[in-house]
Amino acid sequence: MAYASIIVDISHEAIDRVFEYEIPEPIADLISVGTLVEFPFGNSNKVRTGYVIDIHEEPDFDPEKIKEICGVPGKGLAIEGNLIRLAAWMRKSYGGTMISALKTVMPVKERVRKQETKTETPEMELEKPPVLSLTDKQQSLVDEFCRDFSNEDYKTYLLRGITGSGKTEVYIGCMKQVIAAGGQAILLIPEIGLTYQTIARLKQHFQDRVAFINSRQSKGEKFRVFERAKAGELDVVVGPRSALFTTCKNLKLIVMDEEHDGAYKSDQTPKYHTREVARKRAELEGASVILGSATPTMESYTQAKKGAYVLWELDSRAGDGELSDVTLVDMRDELHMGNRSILSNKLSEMIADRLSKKQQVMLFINRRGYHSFVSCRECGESIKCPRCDVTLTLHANGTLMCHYCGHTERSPQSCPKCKSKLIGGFGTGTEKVEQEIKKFFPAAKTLRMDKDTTTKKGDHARILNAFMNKKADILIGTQMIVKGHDFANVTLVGIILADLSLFANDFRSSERTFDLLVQAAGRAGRGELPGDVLIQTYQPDHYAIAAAAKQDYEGFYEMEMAYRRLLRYPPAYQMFVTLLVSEDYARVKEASEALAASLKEACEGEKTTMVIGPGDATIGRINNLYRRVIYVKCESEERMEELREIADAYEAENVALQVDVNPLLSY
DNA sequence: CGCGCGCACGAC
DNA sequence: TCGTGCGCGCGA
Repeated sequence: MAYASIIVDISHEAIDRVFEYEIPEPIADLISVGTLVEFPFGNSNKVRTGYVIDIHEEPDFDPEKIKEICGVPGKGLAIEGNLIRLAAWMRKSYGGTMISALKTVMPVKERVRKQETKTETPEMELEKPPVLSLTDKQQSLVDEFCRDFSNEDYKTYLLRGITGSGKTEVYIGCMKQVIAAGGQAILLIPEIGLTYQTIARLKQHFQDRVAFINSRQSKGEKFRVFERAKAGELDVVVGPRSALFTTCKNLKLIVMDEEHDGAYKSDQTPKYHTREVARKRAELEGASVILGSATPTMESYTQAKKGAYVLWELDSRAGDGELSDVTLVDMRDELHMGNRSILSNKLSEMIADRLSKKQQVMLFINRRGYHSFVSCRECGESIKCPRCDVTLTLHANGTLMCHYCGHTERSPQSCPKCKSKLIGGFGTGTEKVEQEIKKFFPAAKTLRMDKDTTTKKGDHARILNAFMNKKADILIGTQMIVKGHDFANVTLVGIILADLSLFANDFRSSERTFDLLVQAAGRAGRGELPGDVLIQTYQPDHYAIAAAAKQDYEGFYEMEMAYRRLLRYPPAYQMFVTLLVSEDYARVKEASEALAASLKEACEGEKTTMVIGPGDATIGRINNLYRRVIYVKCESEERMEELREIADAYEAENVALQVDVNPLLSY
């Protein structure tokens, strides 16, 4: 006898749990996960509807009390049905519970307050006949999309286009085709990737038929957007990764802008990747997918090379804009010449030149703080966080801060171990750069943008607007400043130390470095004035840095892929990591060893499967919690799913466990 | 959410 | 003693 787990279609917390019903034999063929079904509910046996989220053979509840499903309304199809199916797929692919997958996919399953709609987007002055003017190349891509789309051939397209090549025009062109045919589109953007210009352009083309979702909106506001999309009142929904789960009446296209961006990976269970889930949703709905980036992920480009995705390329800037000149500066030479500053002579000269011309400069360094660590020159001891296995970062105000748990303390005057006075800071961060700039260019006005200067809501926009309005000459920041936002008056981008992100020492650090450098370089020369990019590095020969300087994506891809193949990392291989966390080191050690043993046993004799570990995580302790990791690599997705289920099912007292499939960062 | 059970109070 | 009115708890 088959039984179904059902969630009742009532938006109320009290009823937001699973009920078990029997599936009558005659209608068993009509029922699968995601099907909308009818069943008697409550004391009165009033017929209600709900969604099947699981089917199993053995009842989990007292069989005496289990009632029968009475029917399948319509064809059991509902807009939410595909989302339930998507949740089931996410659970299978990423682990965790069905409930956590459902919560991800249907985020507003709670009381919905009736509230007056606030003005969502400020009204803008818009041109009335909005004509989309496309270059020949852009038009040919849109035409290709149209041909496939009208043949109901729903593909995934990877649009590789350099900064400023007009990817957005291609998105809009394809969206218009879809809408003309009665379909809807979702445009996914990384967390803060949406610029004022983009909003204005989308508003121009789609007027009140486009809605924007952002993370500051309340659940109620998001819910209203979902309701309007469900009713077919919207053609386009724009938002971060959660917008992928918009209930659409007739979804026909999912566009994922800046597909390389790490914000597309969820940091909560299920740790899904938006690109993979978008592809699955498109498959369930019968929709196309367009992925866009200047620096596609190794994953996507590999798919495109295999022919699984259609590769589209835009390799020139759309307007008159020229790509910037990129120069590498070998900081070892500077040291030999006696320049011990963090600014090379060349960079200093160029900054002085731009200041004299009243043009603006962006300086990028991938670390905040003043000195990245403080250590003793006498005994070599460095000052560590009492709660984490990391060194403390010195900030300009004299405090030492842990960037993992937030612990702060005063910087000591002498070494806590040997009492030597010879202690000092090493390594550079945004605050140190700002101070150096003030020292060399006292007249220049600077703005700093990093996690420390953007604690409040609106700080972000305030700093960027101030820079846009030329309230400062130099903007210094972490990767926050490289995303989106074009500043027409910026003619110089300086990367203070390109090597920093290589030190992360995980298998994606070269890719991240390459992305970051190419994106940062793309910030220069966005207006009418040509731009220069200067990359300072101690490793000018490293392939990620050399390729970024030449803006050579293809060359980088080949080198990086050879490395991934050699060491069997994704996308050449499948991989998942299990992180075990406990306040008790002995327990977590024992648990990780037990789990690793059962994983090794499960794949004994399999030549292409590897269980690596257990071992301490890269940062073995954060916030006084000990962290152990086990890595599993294998050839097929199916095998990985099976092994992941083993890890997922493992339980040990006082040990928290999480599984991350094809992780973005090392643990 | 929506139903019905059960308790409480009022009318006969 | 029976009828109704409302509040709470539960639903497989």
